[in-house]
Amino acid sequence: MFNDIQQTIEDKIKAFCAANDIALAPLKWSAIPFSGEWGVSTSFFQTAADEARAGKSTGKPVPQRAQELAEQVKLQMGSVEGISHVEAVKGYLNVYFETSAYARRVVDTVLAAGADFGRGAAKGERVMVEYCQPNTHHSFHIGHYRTTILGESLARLTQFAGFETIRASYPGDLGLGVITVMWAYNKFYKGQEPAGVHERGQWLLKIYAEATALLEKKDDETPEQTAQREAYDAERREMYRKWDAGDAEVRALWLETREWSLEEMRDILNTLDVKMDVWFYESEVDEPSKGIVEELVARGIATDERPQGGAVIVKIDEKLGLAKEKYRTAVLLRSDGTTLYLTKDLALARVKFEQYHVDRSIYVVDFRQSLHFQQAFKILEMWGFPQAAKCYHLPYGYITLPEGAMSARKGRVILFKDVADEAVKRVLAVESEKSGDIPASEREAIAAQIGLGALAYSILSVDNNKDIVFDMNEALSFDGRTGPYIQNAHVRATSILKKSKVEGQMSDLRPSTFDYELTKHEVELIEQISKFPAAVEQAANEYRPMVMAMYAYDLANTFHSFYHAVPVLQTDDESARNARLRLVAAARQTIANSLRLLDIQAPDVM
RNA sequence: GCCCCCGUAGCUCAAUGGACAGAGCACCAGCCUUCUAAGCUGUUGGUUACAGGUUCGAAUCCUGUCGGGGGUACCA
Repeated sequence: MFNDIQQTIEDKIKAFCAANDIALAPLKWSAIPFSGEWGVSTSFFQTAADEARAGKSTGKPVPQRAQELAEQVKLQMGSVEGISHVEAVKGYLNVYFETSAYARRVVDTVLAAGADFGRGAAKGERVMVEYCQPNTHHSFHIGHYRTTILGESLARLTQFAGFETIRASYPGDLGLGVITVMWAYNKFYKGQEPAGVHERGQWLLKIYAEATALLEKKDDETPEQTAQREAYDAERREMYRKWDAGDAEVRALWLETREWSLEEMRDILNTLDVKMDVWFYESEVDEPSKGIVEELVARGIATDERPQGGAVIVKIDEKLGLAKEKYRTAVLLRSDGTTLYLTKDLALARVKFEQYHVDRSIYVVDFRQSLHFQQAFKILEMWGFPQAAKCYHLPYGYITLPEGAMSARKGRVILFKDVADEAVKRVLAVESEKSGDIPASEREAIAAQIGLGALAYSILSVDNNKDIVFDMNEALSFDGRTGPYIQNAHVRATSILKKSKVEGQMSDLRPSTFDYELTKHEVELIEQISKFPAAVEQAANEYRPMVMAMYAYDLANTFHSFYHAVPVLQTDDESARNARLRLVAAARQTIANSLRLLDIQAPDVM
């Protein structure tokens, strides 16, 4: 967005090299480190190395030749509009911008675009992001939260970067776990149900843990206990059979209890400001997936070994002629003819391709399922879907407890709701001591914005493939590199604007020329703001919300430093004061845009 | 056995072949009669697990070793 001057320089370098018979390697531009001034930099190492390799060496070492090239280019540069000076250092060409013109341009651009600042041009591609795949008949835990916040941030990024984006949720609403809860409910709790959406959701989890304990074989069982357990298990299996056969009563119970989970899920998604476009249910692709297996067998991709007592499989490595095991053998149908996770994912992929016409399909699923997706994508490719090449598994690590993995079966989980409630409680405690001027009616809402902001940032700011050992104090920290730190920058910017009486009517401020001597802090802030569009692009292209999380912190950090070092309202010079106010407004806008892409609210007070 | 991920400051993490490997936490020392101190400034902290290799240049790429985690035909 702000790189046209860079382009001009690049053209000049190319012209120079062409005229002097120098084979220029592709130029890579980056910021100038250690300067405190604003500009861009490129090096000539690659070009010098290419020369040496091509035998056109001048006999000089590569770094020396690179420096020589940089100096020659510098001499040929002449004066360029918007450039203050150019220098050749250690093989690099550093191009410094003429500050006031750039400052004005960046600030004007941000304020004109507002919430759209940084939005990419339409890419003409449709992306589906599938995330948030909790099992029903359980409660929503912190692990589910990780895929949700990761997926939502990614969806916001791809959408803002210019991809048409579809958000999809894929709850697991069938299987033995689901039946186990239904069995226990039916047997011990029928007709009961706690009041409250979350109480009811969590109650299902409790029932599940209880049922698992009853159905699990113990080492020191008496014969009576063994008989009891086996009887229970027989009842559960009978219920599964009935469900599978479409028994009306069991199906009705299933739908009713499923709805309890879904209600809780919808409430949480609402809290997180997540609006799903599509809901796929595992149960809905179960039956169609069987037809797919037949098709794959007919086309010679899958092998039906059921006549020999085996399963329906795809010998992927063998089909591909791979000597080493890589994709291995995938099972599509059990020997009893029932489907598996992979079977349903193939069916779902076809729906995504044929019904939703997606060009790219992103799966935000934990990394333990990497092989599953490698197999699925490879089978889709063998099946003839060109979109398979644009299927991408975005893996993420587990959130574990200090004592090990979470376990729904043991009831040892950290519920999202509990963490969210604790977050609000902690923020309220801090608020009462630090921010006395927030009206009582708004306290709770702002506390939620800050508490959830802290939680979201603690997840989004670590690389997705790392496991996170959950620590409440860390997840809800408000100091340092955290969500509230960034929100606080937004609050401070808002506060200045409020006191200046121009908030919300930035148009009243005439575009400033920034023709006074800018401080180092102002230059750095403007530079940081100007990097936002590139950060959006990178985060979206690489499917990495963390890139945006890093950017948002850097921007807030730069703003906080600016805030302390540079007076705004107290500036005597009218023109400089005006310019700084506009700069603060531009910073505020960019911080808000960054936070929005991370699914974090930007409060005006805290 | 084979495949995938990881190993960076005391701790949690960044750095996608480029200049001097950076943040936060913790520790220590300063800064609120002045735009919100959930903040700012400074100090301390490194043989990037180890050994080779490729390259003008490697935390980053390749090979091997060690260590951790995950997966590996009818769980998801």
